[in-house]
Amino acid sequence: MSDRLSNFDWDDLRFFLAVARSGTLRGGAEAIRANHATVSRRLTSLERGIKARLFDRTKSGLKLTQLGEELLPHALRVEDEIAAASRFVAGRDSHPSGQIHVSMPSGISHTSIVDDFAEFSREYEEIELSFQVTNTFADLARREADVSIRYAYEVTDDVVGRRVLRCARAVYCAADYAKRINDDGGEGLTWIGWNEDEGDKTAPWIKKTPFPHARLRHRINEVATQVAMAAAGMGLTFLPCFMADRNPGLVRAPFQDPVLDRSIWLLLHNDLRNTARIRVFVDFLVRRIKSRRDEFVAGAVQ
Amino acid sequence: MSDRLSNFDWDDLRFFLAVARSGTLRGGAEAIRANHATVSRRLTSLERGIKARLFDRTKSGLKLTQLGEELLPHALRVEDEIAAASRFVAGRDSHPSGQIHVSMPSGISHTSIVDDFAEFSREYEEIELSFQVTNTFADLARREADVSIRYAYEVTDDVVGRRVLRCARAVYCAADYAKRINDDGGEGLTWIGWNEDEGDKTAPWIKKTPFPHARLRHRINEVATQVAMAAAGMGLTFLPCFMADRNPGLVRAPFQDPVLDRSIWLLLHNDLRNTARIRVFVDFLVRRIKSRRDEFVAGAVQ
DNA sequence: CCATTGTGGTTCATTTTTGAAACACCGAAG
DNA sequence: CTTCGGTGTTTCAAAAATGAACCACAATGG
Repeated sequence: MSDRLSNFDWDDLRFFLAVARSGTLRGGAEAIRANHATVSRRLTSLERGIKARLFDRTKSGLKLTQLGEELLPHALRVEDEIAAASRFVAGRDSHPSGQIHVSMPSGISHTSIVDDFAEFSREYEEIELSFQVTNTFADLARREADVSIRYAYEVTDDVVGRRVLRCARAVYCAADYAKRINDDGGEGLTWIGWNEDEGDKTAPWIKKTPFPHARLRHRINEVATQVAMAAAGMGLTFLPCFMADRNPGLVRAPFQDPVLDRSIWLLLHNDLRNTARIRVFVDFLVRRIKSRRDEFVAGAVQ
Repeated sequence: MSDRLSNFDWDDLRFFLAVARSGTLRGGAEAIRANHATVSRRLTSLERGIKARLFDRTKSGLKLTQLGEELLPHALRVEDEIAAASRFVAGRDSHPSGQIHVSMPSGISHTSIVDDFAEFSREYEEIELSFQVTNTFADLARREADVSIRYAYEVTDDVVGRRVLRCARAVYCAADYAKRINDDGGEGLTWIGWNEDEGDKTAPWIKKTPFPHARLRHRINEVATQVAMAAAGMGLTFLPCFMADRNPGLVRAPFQDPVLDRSIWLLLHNDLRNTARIRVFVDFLVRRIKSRRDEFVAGAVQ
């Protein structure tokens, strides 16, 4: 029965073919990206399995025996079927189509990532991207979105996530403001803080910044507004570099370098992992973002 | 080019198939004689290679994803080619020795043909016969059997077949039952029909029998049981003569003669045509069966 | 309700496979 | 003749794959 099928390693046929084609162990090994010693051993194992020689091993290479010669067409047909299967899995998503619901924080809207969206949209005509901008994690399990782009330190375990890049942040302010810092030496500076930092006006984290004496004066829970406030000269504020560097009204405050911040995450629902359009989208995004690594890392020590 | 081919371990397809068939890791592992942990890892590796899930892993087993479902036919074709190659290397022997896997329907188990098996076994000590009794056609292409004995009107073209004999069938019943027919003149008779004759209680074929008014009351899909039921006096039933005549509990019902039925076929895979042991076996069987022609034809007009 | 069975997942010691290097050999070219 | 570049083979440490023993969980059947 299937004993005889299972009996040998199908992969050995791949080695057999490689050697049959090249005529030498080393040639076959190279084609298959393996060591020629390995190839030799696999052939030996195959021959032992069928209890017959497939090659005559000479000092000038390997030559097919008659049996090997007769086995060759069979092996070729196997390879054809493998190739067909391979083509299938490779080509399954050549023309993906459908909708993708993307959830993301508003901060992303003002970064180069939207250019990636545009590029993706041009490349895949049949895919419709729709965006839901929210600062809370979309509930993927409930299918509020197919893909969620998040900027966070960690994500919970119950989602399928890919950490794209660990990013950097720095203190930003308006150009005029930066000039004032240099001139005044830091008198009367103010912070624009994040909303969650409720409480007193000198939040603990301020102590660890390059401007520990600046006063926490404004709070905001929306990045776009935060950027606008800083650009309007209302104070210092921490911003991810890849968000702030794009804004011509902002400069990095002096006396500091970018430090590690959160990561960009691409989260998706488990059921959608192998959906062609989702995979294509996620892969595309990850590739594009990583290719602009410097923009996100901004020289912060990883 | 061959990058994609070499990219993954061909042997992984074997694991894929085993699990696709059994539906569980452990089942697949057993079929392939490996550990279920290994099977799981090979699948994972395969899935990682093609960057997509092939199975949904649930607590109750593994279920093919759509992609897996679509990959399956490719994998089956690969397996077929492997089987062909395997058959080739296995069949190269010239002395009649080795194993022969015979597939046959259960009905054959109760005929004189098993005596032929016994005789063959005595005559060829070195050949091991193993039987797989199934009422579906064994998949010869996939090497589920070397030789398949079938009882059918025709066979599909994709196998090499020899029609041994056109056989006859007749209506059988228990001896007592036959007596009742003669006495009562056919009142309250019942049919034991084949399972596939789903539907109403007076199937069309009954009209063409010598007992058109008997009621279809029992259905069965296993010949041995069918015979037992008839022998127990549960009704009339059509049976191939060479199966029924051997049973002392059955007699041919009155008012009828045997009519033409299906043929006995010996099917084998093309690659095995010239394998010594297979040839010997098939020739032996054909010769023996034909020598007892009357037993099978039972006087039906050919 | 709990015990049982069967599922996939995980861990870890063990086995197997692998690759790099050294080896022995051959044939052709200098 | 030697040299050189090419064989296949052998060796051995490192890496990878494997299997046994668990685990947690879900369904099943008393």
